[in-house]
Parts: sequence; structure tokens; C-alpha cells
Amino acid sequence: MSAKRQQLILNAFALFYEKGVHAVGINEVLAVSGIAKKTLYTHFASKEELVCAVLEYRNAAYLRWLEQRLDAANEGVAKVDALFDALDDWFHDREEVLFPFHGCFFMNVSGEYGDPECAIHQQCAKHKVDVEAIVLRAVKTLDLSEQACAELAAMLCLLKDGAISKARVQGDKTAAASAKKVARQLV
Amino acid sequence: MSAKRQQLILNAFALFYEKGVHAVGINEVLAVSGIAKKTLYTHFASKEELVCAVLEYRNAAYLRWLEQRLDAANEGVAKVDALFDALDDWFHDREEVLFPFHGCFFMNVSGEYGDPECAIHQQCAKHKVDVEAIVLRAVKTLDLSEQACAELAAMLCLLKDGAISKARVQGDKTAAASAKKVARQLV
DNA sequence: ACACAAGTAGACAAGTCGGTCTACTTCATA
DNA sequence: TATGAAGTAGACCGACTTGTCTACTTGTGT
Repeated sequence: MSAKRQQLILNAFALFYEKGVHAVGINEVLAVSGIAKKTLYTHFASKEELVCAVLEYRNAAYLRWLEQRLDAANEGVAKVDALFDALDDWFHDREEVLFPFHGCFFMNVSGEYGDPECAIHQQCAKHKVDVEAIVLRAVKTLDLSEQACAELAAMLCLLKDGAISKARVQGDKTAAASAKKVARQLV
Repeated sequence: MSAKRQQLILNAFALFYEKGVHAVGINEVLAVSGIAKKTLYTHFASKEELVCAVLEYRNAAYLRWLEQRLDAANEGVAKVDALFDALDDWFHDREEVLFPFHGCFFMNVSGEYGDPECAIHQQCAKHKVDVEAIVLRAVKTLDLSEQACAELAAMLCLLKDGAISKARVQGDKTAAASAKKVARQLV
């Protein structure tokens, strides 16, 4: 049944996100989920495969959330504001779908899997590309050239990740507001 | 002898930085260092204490490097350029003292130690405060009000950490140059 | 009604983890 | 010269790791 699989992914994500992947054992995931070990290993060949599935899940959930937030905003500069307002809500745990804030899951995981060639690290890199694509789409509603849009999107992502990192490491939840100020100056 | 201690810290840092703290066991550190386990435990009460010492070492080395790079630049906007030029050299492994680039060690480690109350996480937060203080000192050579200096320093740090994160996760070593462009627009 | 897939609990294997300890060797200095 | 600190190698401990496997139970579709 796919329900068990989904449950495992969800519980694994919550634990991995809070404590780090290496710090959480399979047994802990199973205990929290109330699922037998054999069931896990019928759905996933290894812990690494579970980690990949978790990354995939989080990527989809995060993109869906971000897309929705940006779509809801008016076209033009309001899209830029919407990006950082969304971050602000995330940092302040006002978005249940994203789970309690512990920074960017993909930054955290790629820190644990040093080798840039490995599948896990590359999934993290892909997430950042996906996010930038969504930001780019929003930015294209501004009255700018193709090239200017691409550059602006890249810069906004730079600010976004800086803010996420600051909110995570220093616990400074106002980082989104600061980044918003900078973004305003840029557009 | 303090030489063994220093050797342990150095080798441990190289391994932790490359592979992550949880992914590296005490035994691996010892094997690489050619040092007996007992010696390690005469210098450090536990692995956690070793991790703390490693964080302390890296913080000092990084601050020294950054301070020197910023001091060497002319006063004024050149200081801002110097910051991102320094990052660019780091990303491209042109700074041996910083070891091969694997992102910000403190971001990586704080991702592995989720609890923001624990000593390790707080040491990571302190590093970011220390860095911002150095950036602030450099920014103060610009002709700006106290408040404007503080805000600019915070924004530059946001950009800096965004660039580090991008260079790390996506392997995009040009991130420093992009961040420099944004910074130029801000000053 | 019955077969079969999917679930359960949990013992077990093989290995690694952090950490302790014994027994021995250097080596500097009082 | 003798003592004690600091080093060595590595056996050992208990706990934990991922992953396999057995034996049993549940539930659904034909």
C-alpha cells in the first residue's frame, strides 16, 4: 500500500529535518511511524533510497507552496514582495505544510553529503535550480528584458538563501524582512 | 604536548569539513593523524569537545584571513569589492589556509546539530556575528551614517552567505562575482 | 472460500560508534 | 640517574547502525 510509504516519508522527513540525516537511525523512523522494519525495506532498498524519496517529497511540497504564494500576488514588483513575505511566514512557522522551520533542508543535507557527485547532493542542487525557475517566472511579470529578468531572479535567490541561512544559524527570523529591503533597492 | 593536539584539530577539521561531522568517526581521525586513541582522549574529553575545538580553530583561521584581506584593500567602496574578491578566491581554492572549498563549515555543522540551544550550534552562530563585525569595520570606512553602515554590513553578509550556499550546493563558483554585482548596486 | 499480497513483531547478523583500559616506550628534566 | 608526563598499539566494552529473515496476522479480490 502506498499509504505506508507516504507515512514513512513524512515521518522520516520530520526527523531528518529536525535532527539531520546521519543523526536519525532507521529504527527511530520506524518507532515514530509505528511501522515494521520489513515494510520499510519492501518500499525502499536502503536508507539512502529513503533519503532520496524524502528529498523528492520535500522538493515537490516546497515548490508547490512557493508557486502558490507567488501566483497569488499581483504582477510586477508585488511578486518580489510576495517572495520575501512568504519566507517571513516560513521563518515564523506560519506555514504548517513546511513543518517547523529548521533552515533549508537541501542546504542541510548537502552539508552532510560532501561528495558533489553523489545522487543526494545532486538532488539538492536540482532543488535550487527548480526554485530559481519559479522565481524567474514571477520576475518575468516585471517590465524588464529577458536578460535583466534572469539576473534579477538569480540575485533574489542569492538574497533568499542568505536570509534562510541567517534565520537558521543565528535564529534571526527577521532576516526575510532585511532581504526584502535589499530586494526593493534592486528593482 | 600541544603539537599533537593541534595536529588532531587540523586533521579532524579537514575530514569534518569534507565529509560532515557525523560521517567521520574518531577512528578515522586517528588513522589519518597517526595518533593513538588514548592521546586524543587525554586532550579532549569527548568527540563533542574535539568538534568544539575544531570550530574554534576554524573560526580563528577564517577571521584572520578575512580581516587581512579587508585590511589590505583601500578604504571606501574598495573594501566591498575586496570582500567578494576574497570569496571568489576562496571558492576557486586559491586560499590554501582555508582548505579546499566545501561551503561554510559553520552552516554545514549547524545543519547537523539541529538544537539551537546546544553549544555547537551556538558556536556556529557566534562565527556569523564575528564575521559581520569584521565586515562592519570595513564598511565604516565608507562615508555613511552609523546606522547606514550597520545596515549595509548586514546586507553584505546576507549576500555573502547566499553566495557561499550557492557555490556549495550548486557548485557555482561564479556566485561571488554575482554577489559583487548586487553589492555594487547597493553602495 | 481461498489465495496472495502486505502488513506485524522482533530476533539476528555483521559491522561501526564513542570511549576505557592495559602494557609498553620515549624523553625531558630535577 | 631516576621519575613522571606523554606518547604508542590495540584489545575490549556496550550501545547502536543498517539490513535480513522467520513466523505470524490481516485484508482484499476473484
